[in-house]
Amino acid sequence: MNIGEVSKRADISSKMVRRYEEQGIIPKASRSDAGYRQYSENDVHILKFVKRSRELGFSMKDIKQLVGLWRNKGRSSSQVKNIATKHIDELEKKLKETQEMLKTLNHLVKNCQGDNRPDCPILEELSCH
Amino acid sequence: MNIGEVSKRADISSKMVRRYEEQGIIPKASRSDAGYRQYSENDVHILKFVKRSRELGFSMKDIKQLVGLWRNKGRSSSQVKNIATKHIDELEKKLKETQEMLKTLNHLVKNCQGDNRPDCPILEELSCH
DNA sequence: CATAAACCTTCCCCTCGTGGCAACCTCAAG
DNA sequence: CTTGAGGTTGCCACGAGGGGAAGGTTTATG
Repeated sequence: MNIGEVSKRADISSKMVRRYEEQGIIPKASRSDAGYRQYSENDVHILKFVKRSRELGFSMKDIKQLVGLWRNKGRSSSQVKNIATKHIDELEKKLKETQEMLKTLNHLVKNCQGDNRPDCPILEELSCH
Repeated sequence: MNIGEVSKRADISSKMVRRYEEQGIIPKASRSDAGYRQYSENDVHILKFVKRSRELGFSMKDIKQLVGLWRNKGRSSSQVKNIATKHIDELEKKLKETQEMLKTLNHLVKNCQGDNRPDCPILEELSCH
C-alpha cells in the first residue's frame, strides 16, 4: 500500500503521515525499489489510533507515549490513565478560560447597540480596563 | 519613555511591543538620536487596549481592526459588534469541541482501573474506533 | 512507443503568538 | 574608564499542520 492509500484509509494527509514517521510516532515504513513508502493494514490501524487521539485533543507528545503503551503488552493501565488525567486537567483549564471570555464578551455585545453611531461599550471596556 | 518602561506599564514584553509595531497594530514609535524607540502615555493606553483584547481571545487580525475602530471617531458601533460576535461564535464552537472531548475522556478515565495490569479501556477506545 | 496524468520523493517557506539567543550599540553610575 | 543595564536587529524554535516547487515513477491511453 502506498502513502496515498493509507492516507485515505486513515483519513490523515500524506504530509502528516510522513511527519509522524519523522517524529517517531509511527514506525519507519519500508520502501519500494523506487523509494515509495510501503504500508500494511497494521499501519492503517496505528494511524487511526493517532487520528482518534488527536480528535480527543491529545498532544503529539502524549500520542507518542500512548502509541508506545498501546504496543507494549507489559504496560500498566495507570500509565495510560495518568496521561489522560493530565490532559483532562489541561482541557478543563482551557474550558474555564474560554467560558470567562465568553461571559465578558456576551455581556459587552448585549450592551452594544450595533448601529451607525460611534458609541460602543465594547471599545469602552477594552480601552479602560 | 523607552521600550522597557512602556513594556512594564502595559505588561507586554518588549519583544511583543516591537512585533505589534511591525504588524501595524500600534503606530510606529519615533526614535531617539541613538535609535531607541520613544513612547508616550497614549502608547501605553493603546498597548493596554491590545493586552485586554488578547485576554478576551481576539486574534491579532481582529485586534488590528479593533484598534483602528477605536481610534476612528467616525466608526459605527455595528462594525465593532460584528467583530465581537464573530469571535463569540468561534469561541462557542471551540467550547463545544472541548466539552465533547472532556465528556469522552472523563467517561474513559472513569472506567480505567489505573493499576499495574495492562487492561485499559482508554487504549481500547482509541484503537477500535 | 510516447506522452500525459496521477502519484511519489525531498526540501523549504507560511501560519500564530511567543520565547530565546547572539552580536552589536548606547547610556548612566561608580 | 569600565561595567552593567538596556536598547537595536536578526535568526531559530515551538505545535500541528498547509502550500508548493522540482524532480523521479507508475499507469493508462492514443
